[in-house]
Amino acid sequence: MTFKKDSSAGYLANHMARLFAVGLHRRIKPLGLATGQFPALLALWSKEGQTQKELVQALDIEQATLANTLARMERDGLIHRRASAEDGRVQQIFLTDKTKALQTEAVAAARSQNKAALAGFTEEETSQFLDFMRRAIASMQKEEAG
Amino acid sequence: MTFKKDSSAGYLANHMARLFAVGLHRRIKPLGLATGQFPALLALWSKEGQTQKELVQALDIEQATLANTLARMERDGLIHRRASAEDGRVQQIFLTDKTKALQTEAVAAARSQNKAALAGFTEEETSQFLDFMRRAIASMQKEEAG
DNA sequence: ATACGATATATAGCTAGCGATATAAATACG
DNA sequence: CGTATTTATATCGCTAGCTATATATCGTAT
Repeated sequence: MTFKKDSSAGYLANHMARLFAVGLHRRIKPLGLATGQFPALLALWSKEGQTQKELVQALDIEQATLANTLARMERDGLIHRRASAEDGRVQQIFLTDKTKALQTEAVAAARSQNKAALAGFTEEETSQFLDFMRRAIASMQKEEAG
Repeated sequence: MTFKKDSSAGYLANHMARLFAVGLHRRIKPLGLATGQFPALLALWSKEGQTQKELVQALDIEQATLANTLARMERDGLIHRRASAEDGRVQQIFLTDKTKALQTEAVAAARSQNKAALAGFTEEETSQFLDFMRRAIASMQKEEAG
């Protein structure tokens, strides 16, 4: 009946994710960015003018979490929002010039963090690892949905 | 220069860890426990009377995080603290009867969550997966320490 | 004996995440 | 037409994590 944390997938996943966050934070803080903003930025770099709802669908986080993240991003001058003409509930989200200029550096920082985490992994191991994570995510999503 | 989140180890790690947390939370909430309390409980089930410092050394979290977690646990009647006679700065931490009684169920819940996440994994895949996570953790710890 | 550095814990202030609920606008229905 | 439901976003209240700093006690060296 022993339960060793370092043999628990959940414990390791939590610990690993926190280290990723700390490392990415260290790398992007100089750019004026924070980790939670990254997914939203990726989505907006690929397509501006999306609504909060569209971002929620793309981003694997809850609507309330995104609403707060967007509020902080607006406060920090990373995005601005424009009310939709057709639908008074909706706002479209746009990047500021500042944020557009950060794309290359920010993406490089994220790549660098991934590389640091996977130092010593072969191509094949990396690919297996990502696949294992995708499979675990899919299993848990299925259970939470069911 | 594309950066796809589902090919990013960091993104997947974050997503996976959140799903682990949601699933574990669902399973242990009926016991009156929360996810962040789990590591501290494991350590205390294995040895009562440890100090906060000892727990910090065992637990891969920052001292401030643990101090807050312990305060919530005390508030919720999961632990109590006794001032050390020898050292006025130190408190020893003990489980309450309630918490002692929860060990079996709580550990079963954590096992169940791990099992759900790794549904469809062979023994060997599971073992590889845990090893990959340990290696990534070690790489990042090394970098953060350096 | 006192003053100083080290150590144990607490606190402040923040981000990120969650579930639940509130608000406001749009749409559907009777 | 007006009410009811759905939809988009915001807010509330919480846990968990971080960094940085404060506080209190201990040990030590002068």
